[in-house]
Amino acid sequence: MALDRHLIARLPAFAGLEGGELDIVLARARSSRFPKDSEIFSQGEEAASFFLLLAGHIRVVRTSPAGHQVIARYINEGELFGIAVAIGRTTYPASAVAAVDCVVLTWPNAAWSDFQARMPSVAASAYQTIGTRLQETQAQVMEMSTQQVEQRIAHALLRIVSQSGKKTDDGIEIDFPITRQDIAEMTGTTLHTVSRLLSAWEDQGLVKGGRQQVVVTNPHGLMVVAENRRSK
Amino acid sequence: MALDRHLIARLPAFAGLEGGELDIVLARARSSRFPKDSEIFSQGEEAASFFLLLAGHIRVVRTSPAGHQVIARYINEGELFGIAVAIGRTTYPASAVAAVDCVVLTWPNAAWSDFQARMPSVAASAYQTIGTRLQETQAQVMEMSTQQVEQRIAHALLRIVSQSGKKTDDGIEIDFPITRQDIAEMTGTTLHTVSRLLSAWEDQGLVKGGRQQVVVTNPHGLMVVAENRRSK
DNA sequence: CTGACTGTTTGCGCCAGCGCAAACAGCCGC
DNA sequence: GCGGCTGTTTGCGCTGGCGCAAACAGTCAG
Repeated sequence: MALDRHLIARLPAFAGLEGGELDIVLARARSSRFPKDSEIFSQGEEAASFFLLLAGHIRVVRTSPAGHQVIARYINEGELFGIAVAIGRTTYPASAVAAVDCVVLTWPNAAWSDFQARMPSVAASAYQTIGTRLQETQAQVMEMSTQQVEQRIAHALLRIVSQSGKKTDDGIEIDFPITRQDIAEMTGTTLHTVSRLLSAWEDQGLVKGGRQQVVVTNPHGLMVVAENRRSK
Repeated sequence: MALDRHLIARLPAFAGLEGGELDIVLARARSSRFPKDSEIFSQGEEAASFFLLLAGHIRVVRTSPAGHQVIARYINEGELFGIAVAIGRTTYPASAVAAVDCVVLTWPNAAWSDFQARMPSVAASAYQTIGTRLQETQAQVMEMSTQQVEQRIAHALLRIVSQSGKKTDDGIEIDFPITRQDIAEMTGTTLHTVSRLLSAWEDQGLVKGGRQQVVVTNPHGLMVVAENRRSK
C-alpha cells in the first residue's frame, strides 16, 4: 500500500516540504479506515501514536468521572489530532470518535522526534494547531461565562458551518450527521433547549433542521442572534 | 545588574541545563518589577516578548468585545507566561495583570528560536506548559457544562489553594489578594452568588473569609462539596 | 481622625433554562 | 411492509442563580 505524496502535499501541516521529505513522512505512516461511530483512541488510554485526518469528520469527546459527556471539538479533514506526544503527555486526554467513515494516517510517537529534528516546520505547525485550540477553548470558556444559551448555540452553529459547511440550494449545510444532543454537548445545555431553539429559528427562517442534520439558511440572521448582547 | 544563575536553576523550565547554558539564558533576559495592578502585557497587543514570573502572582484576564471580563488563570512563581511566540501567535490573546508586586524576567521573541535550537529541553518544557493549560481549560469547560455553581466555586478554591496555598494556624490561605468578584470571574458566576456561598461555607466551618482574602479551614469538607454529584 | 473608596453582605423578586414526560417521526433490519 | 430503534418535538412546572438595591465594613490618603 504505497501512499502518494499528493495525499498530504496540500495540507498546511506539511506546507513547504519537498517531495523527498513528504516521502519520508509517508514512509512512517500507516493509513487506516475507521467506520462511523468507531473510536480512533480512547480517553485515558496510553498515547502511542499521533494522527492526521485525511477524510471524514471526527468528534473529540471528554467524559467526566460522573459520566457526563462533552464534545470538545470536531476535527476537520487535513488536521492533526491526538498529538499528545507534542505536549509531553503519555495518555490521551479525550476520546476521538468517527462522526462518519474516516480515513486516518497514523504515526508512532517515535516518529515525532524525528520530524521535529528534520522538519521543524511540521512541529511548528503542530504547535500552532495546539495554540489555536487553546485559544478556541478559552474563547469557549468566555462564551459560557458571559453569554446566554441562545447566543452560544448560534455561535456554535456558525463555527461548525464556517469550518465544515457545504453550500446547498437552501443555504449552508453541516456536511456530517449531528444530533441535537451533540449540539447540546458542545454548548453545555440540554437536548430539549437546543430542539426548542432550532424550532424557533426554523419558524424565523434562519435554519432548517432534519434528522441528524442542520442547514443554516440565513447566516447573517443567525449572526444577529449570536451577537445580540445580553440586555443590560 | 548581573542576574545570578541560582535564580532560575531550580525552575522546572530550565531543569537539566548546565551552568553555562543558564548564563546564556540569563544574558538575554531583562528583569523588571511590576507593581500591584499594573499590566505586564495587554490583550491584542503585538507580542514582542515572552516572560517568566520570578516572584509574585499574575492574573491572566480576557475581555470580551462586550466588555465582560474573565480570569483565565493565575500564574505562579516560576512559570513561563505570554509565550505567544511558541504557538506562532503575533498578538497576546489575553492581558496579564500583577495581582501583587511582581518580579518578571523578559526575553525578546528572537531569543525563542535560539533557545529552541540550542536547548530543546526548554522548548519542550514550554510546550508541556501549554499542553497542561489546554487540559485545564478543557477541564474548565467540562466543569461549566456539567456542574452547579456551588461545585465550580469549590473546585476553583481547591485548585488555587493547591497551587498557591500557604499554611496558617487556621488552615490553608490563598497567599495573594483575591476578591469575590475575581472568584466570580473565574467560575462564570456573579459576585453575589460567590459571597452568599462563602458566607454559607463560613457558617459550616469550611472556609474563613476576609477582605480580599480566603482561608480554607476544612479542605476535606470542601472537597465533599466539590464532588457532590448533581442530584439525579 | 475623618471622609471617601472599595469590597462585602444580604434581602427580594423574577425568569431562563432544566427536569420530566409523553407523543411523534424518520430510518433500518428483517 | 412491519416492527423497533433512535432521534426529535413539545408541554408543563419548578428552581437555581441572577439582577437590582441598599446597607455595611475594612482600608487608605490626606
